[in-house]
Amino acid sequence: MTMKTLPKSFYERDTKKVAKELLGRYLIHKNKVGMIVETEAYYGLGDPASHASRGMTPRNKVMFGPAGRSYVYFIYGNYYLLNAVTEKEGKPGAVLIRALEPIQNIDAKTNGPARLTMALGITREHNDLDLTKGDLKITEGTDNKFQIIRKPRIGIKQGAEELLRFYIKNNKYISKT
DNA sequence: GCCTCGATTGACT
DNA sequence: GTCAATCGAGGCA
Repeated sequence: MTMKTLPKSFYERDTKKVAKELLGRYLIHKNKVGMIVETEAYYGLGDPASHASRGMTPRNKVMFGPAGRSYVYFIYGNYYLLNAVTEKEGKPGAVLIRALEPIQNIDAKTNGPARLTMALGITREHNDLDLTKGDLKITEGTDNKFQIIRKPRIGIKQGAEELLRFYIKNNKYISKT
């Protein structure tokens, strides 16, 4: 599938705006393609739910780096979650990809942040990669005519009051709550 | 160095 | 509805 990737400048903006505008885009890993239908925004200081809320650590340092790269981390002893790094270098931010609608070569379920990484074969080896080119990338989508719903983020204990979760209304692949 | 608990999922009452 | 699995990051209770 030949489609233009989103440039670094797309990601180098406010995290919430990037999260919203990633909806409808295509996430591509090698020959597998899925449309992003659900995202969440994570900031740094001032966002208690973010890994970066207490400053830089070996794990979260990619969130402080340049925009447009991948942030993949291991959680609950079982799962990998995929984020796209946002904001200018030095300022932490990332968008968690929570659900995909399968487009090409995807068999497994993609209606959850850990399910989609399993379906696409994403692991810790895919941390800190350039999403504007290479095997793992995000491209412009095709459909812009959908309604976006804003809700509180899922699965966190602090910082759950802000509406930082975004998804495409009526899409069948939204994660279960 | 130790120990708690997580940006989840799937199995079970 | 409730809860165990499973392991590594990171805070230090």
